Amino acid sequence: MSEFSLPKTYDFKSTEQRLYEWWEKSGFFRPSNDPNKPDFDPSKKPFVISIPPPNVTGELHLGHAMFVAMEDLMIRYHRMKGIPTLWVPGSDHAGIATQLQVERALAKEGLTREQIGREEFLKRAWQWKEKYGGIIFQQIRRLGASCDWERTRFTLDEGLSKAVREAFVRLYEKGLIYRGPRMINWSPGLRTAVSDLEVEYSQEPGTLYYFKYMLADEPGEYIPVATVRPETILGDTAVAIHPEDERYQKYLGRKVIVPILGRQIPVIADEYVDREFGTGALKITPGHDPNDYRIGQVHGLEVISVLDEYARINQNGGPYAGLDRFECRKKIWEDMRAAGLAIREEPYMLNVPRSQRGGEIVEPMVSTQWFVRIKPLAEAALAAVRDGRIRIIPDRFTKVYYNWLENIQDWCISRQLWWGHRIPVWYCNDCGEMTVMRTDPTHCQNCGSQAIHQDEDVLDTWFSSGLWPFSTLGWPEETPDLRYFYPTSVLETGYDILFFWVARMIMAGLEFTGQVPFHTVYLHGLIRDEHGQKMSKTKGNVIDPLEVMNELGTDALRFTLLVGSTPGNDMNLSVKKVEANRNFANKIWNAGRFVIGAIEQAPQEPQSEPQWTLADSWIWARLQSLVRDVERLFGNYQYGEAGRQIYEFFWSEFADWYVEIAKLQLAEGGDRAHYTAYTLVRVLDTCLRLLHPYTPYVTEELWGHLKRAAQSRSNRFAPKHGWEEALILARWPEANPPEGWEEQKMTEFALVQDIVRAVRNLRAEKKVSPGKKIPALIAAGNKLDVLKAQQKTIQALAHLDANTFQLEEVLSEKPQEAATLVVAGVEIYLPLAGMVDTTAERVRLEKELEEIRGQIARLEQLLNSPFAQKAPPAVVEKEREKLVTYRQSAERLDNQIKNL
RNA sequence: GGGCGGGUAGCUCAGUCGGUUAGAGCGCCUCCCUUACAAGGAGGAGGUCAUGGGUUCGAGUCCCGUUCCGCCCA
Repeated sequence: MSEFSLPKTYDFKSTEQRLYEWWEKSGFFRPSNDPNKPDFDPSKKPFVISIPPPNVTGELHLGHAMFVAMEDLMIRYHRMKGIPTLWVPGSDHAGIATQLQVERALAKEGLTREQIGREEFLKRAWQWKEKYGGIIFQQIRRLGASCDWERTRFTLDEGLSKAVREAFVRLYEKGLIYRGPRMINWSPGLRTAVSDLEVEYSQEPGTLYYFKYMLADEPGEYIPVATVRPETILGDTAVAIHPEDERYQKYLGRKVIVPILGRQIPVIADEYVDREFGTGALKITPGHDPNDYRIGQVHGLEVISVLDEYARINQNGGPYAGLDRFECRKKIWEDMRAAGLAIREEPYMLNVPRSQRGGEIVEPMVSTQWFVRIKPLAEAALAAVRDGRIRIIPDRFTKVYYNWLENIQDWCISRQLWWGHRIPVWYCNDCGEMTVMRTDPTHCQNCGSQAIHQDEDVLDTWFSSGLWPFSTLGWPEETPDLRYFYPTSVLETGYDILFFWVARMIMAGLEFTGQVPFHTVYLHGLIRDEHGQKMSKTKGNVIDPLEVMNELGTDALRFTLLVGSTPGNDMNLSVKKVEANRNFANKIWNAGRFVIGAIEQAPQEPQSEPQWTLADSWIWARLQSLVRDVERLFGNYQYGEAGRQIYEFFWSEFADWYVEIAKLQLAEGGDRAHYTAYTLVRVLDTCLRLLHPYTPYVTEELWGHLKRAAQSRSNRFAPKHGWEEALILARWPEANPPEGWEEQKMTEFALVQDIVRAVRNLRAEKKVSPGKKIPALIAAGNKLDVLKAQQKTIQALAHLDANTFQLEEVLSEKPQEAATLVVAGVEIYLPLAGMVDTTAERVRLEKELEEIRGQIARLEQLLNSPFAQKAPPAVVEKEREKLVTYRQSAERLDNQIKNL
C-alpha cells in the first residue's frame, strides 16, 4: 500500500515543470504524422493551429493565458483523438512596441536612435530581442502549451521576411500596392504614420471656438464659423456652407480672409455641411481633416500642411512657426481676440483621436505613404465567410466582420520606423523611377543607373502577421509542411483583433495561396477584473497570471479561464475563482488517492462474471451520458459548458456518491471488491482523459500513478486498448449511444439518493449528531425489491442502525414516537425516543402534505389542459407518473398525521 | 447616428434541442477533524430570470416594444 501512497495534497510545484519537460523531451508535442518523415501518410487529415504570435519582447498577461488555455485544449483534444496535430508557435517583432523599448534603453545611456544611426540601432534591437525574446516562450510553456517548439517562428526570421517581400512584390506587380500622398493619421509622439485601426477615439471635454471669417470685399461683414482646433485655421483654404442655407447664400463665390495670415480663400457650397452644427458655416482645412480633405478634392482646393513631424507649426504658419500645436491654439486665439475676430467660446465634448500605442493625440495629415488597395482583397475575404468556407464563432461576429470589410479604406502600410521589414523599393537618383524586387537590386530597372537608394520606411507589423498561417509553414516555398498543414484548422484569438489580424489573414491567405487560411475562427472575450472593470496598472486591479500560477497552480488558472468563459463574451476573473478550481484539482487528486488505494485492496482476479450493483450501473450510465454530452458540446465549441459538466459529474456524482458506496462494496471483498475497484478505475481513467485538455498537469500526474498501481496489481484493470504511454497521448473516450437499461437504473438510484437525503435532512433538523446510528423502519410498498438490494447502502449513507433496521412492503405495526418521512411513496419511520414532539411533528407533516397537495393540484390541472394532447407522449407520461407518486405520498402522509 | 452584447441568488456567472419545482462557485447560517480530500463532508436560507406584450399545450430560453449598463463602427 505504501508503495503508491501519495501526499494528501496535490503538489503542483513539484509536478508541473517535471511533466512539461518530459512531454517536450519525449516529442509528444510534435505532429504524429510528419510530412518530412518517411512514414508520412498524406491521407490523414491534420488539425492545425497557428499561435497568435505574442510580442517578442512582451511579458505574459491574462490575454496570453486565455488563448494558450483555449488553443491547448483544442490541440490536446484532437491529439487524444488520434488526429495528427500541429500547433505552430512563434512571436511577432511588434515594430512600434519593441522599437520603443530599445529607444527607452538608449535614452538611459543618453542616446537617441538618430545619434547612433540605423545600422547600430538595428544591431541593438536584435540584441534586445536575443536577450528578452525567449521570456514569453518560457512563460507560455508554464501554461502547459503543447506546441511544437521545433517549428517556432519569428516574423523577422529569414523565411518570414522572404514571405513578406514576396507578398509585397506580388501586390505591387498586380497594382494592389501604391505610393502617394494621402490623408493619414500621424502620431507625433512616434513620428510615424499609423493605420486607421491604430487610432482610438475618446470623448473629452474641450472648447468650441466661434470666430469671424471677414469678407474680403466688404469690410465689417463676416461669416461666423466654429472650430474645436483653432490652430488649423492656418491651413484653411475655404469656408463651406450648405447649398440650401439661405443665411449664407449671398456669400457664395466670394472671398474671405484667413485670420492673422490674411490669405484670401473662397466661400464654397457643399452638401456635407451640417446646417445645425455650430454656425452652419464650416472652415475647410484639407491638410488636416479627413472630411475637409475629401471636400477639398471635390472642389479642387489647395492643400496646405501647417504641421511638422513633431506636430509643431511649420513655415506655413507664419508668425506661429515653431510653436507646438497646443501652444499655437492658445496663442492664435489670443491674437484673434485682440484683433476682434473672436466671437465666443463654449464648452464642447470633443471626439479626440488618440494613438492606440502612445496615447497622444493623433493628427490627420497629408503624407506620402504606401497603401494597399484593399477593396479587391476585401471582396474575396467577404465571399469566403459568406459562402461558408470560413465560419466565425460566435456567429454574431460575422456581421461585424462584414460591416468592417464592406466599408474598408485603403490600408496605410508604411511606418517611419526602423525595426521591421524594410520596404523593398529602390528609387533612382537619376531617372526617379522605382525598382521593386524580390532580391536587392544593384541598379535601376528603368535606366540602369547604380545611383539608387532604398525606401527608408518599414512595413506595418500587421502586414507580416497577415501572412502568419502560411509564412510559418514555409510559404512562398512549397514545403512539405505547407502542403500538408495548410490550410490550418482553427484560428483562435480575442475578438479585439478581428480586424487587425483575422480579417487581414483571410485577405492575405486568399490572395497569396488561393485558399482560406483556416476554416474556423473562434473568438474569445476579454478578461476583466471581478467586477467587470478593465484591468489596468493605474487602477491596480491587474491579475498577473504568473503569480496566480505560482500560488494556485497552472491547472487551476486554466480551468478557471476555460470554464468561466463563453465564446465571444468577456469574463470577470477573480483569484477566488481560481482558488475554487485549485480545490477542484485537489479533489481530483484525492479521489485518485482513494481509487489507487482501492486497487491495492481489491482481489487481483475475480472468481466469476461481474454482478453489477445499482451504484455500478448508475455511475456507468452517468459516465457514458457525460461522455456523450462532452462530445456534443466540444463539437459546438462549448468548452466552458463541457468543463462544468465534467466538474459536476466528478464532484457531485462520482466523489460524493459513488466513491462513498464503493467503500461499502470494497469492504464486501471478493468479486464485489474486484469489480468495484474496476469500476472506480474505469470512471477515474475516463474522467482524467476528459479533464486532461483543461487541467493537463494534475491529470497526467495522477493518471501515471493510477496506471502504475493498476498495472502492478492486475492487467484486468487496464482499459480496453491497454494503458497508453502517457495521458497526453491517451485515447479520447468514445461516445456510445445508450443501450436501453440506463433510464431504469438512474431512476432507481435517484430513489436511493432521495431517501438518504431525506433522512440526513431530518437528522439535521432534529439535531441528531452526525455519527449517531439511529433506528429506522421503512414501508417500501412496490419499491421493496429495489430497496432490499440497496439496504446496506441506505443504512450506511443515512447512518441507520443495522440491528434495528426494518424494511417491509407494509409495516404490520407503526412505531410510536417516530419522525416520519414520505419519499416518492416510500414511508420512513425514524423512532427517535424523546426527540419527537408530536405537535411539532404534526406541523412539519402538514406543511409537507400541503406542499405535495400543491403539486398534485398543479399536475392535475396540467394534465387536464391541452398539454395532455399536444405535448409529446413521453413528456406527458413523465408528469402522469409524478402525479401517481405524489398521490401515494399524500395518502401516506395523511395517514401518518392521523396516527400521531 | 448604426450595430452588437449583457441585465438570472448578497457577489461573479452557467443555463445553445423550449419540457413544466432555475443551477454552480464564492459569501451567509447549523453541524462534523467519519482512515481519499477541513483546499473537506452533511444539511440549510436565499431568485416574481430588467420590464411590457406576443407565439406556444408549455418561455430564463423564440418574436416585438421599453429601459438600464457595456462594447464596436461612423
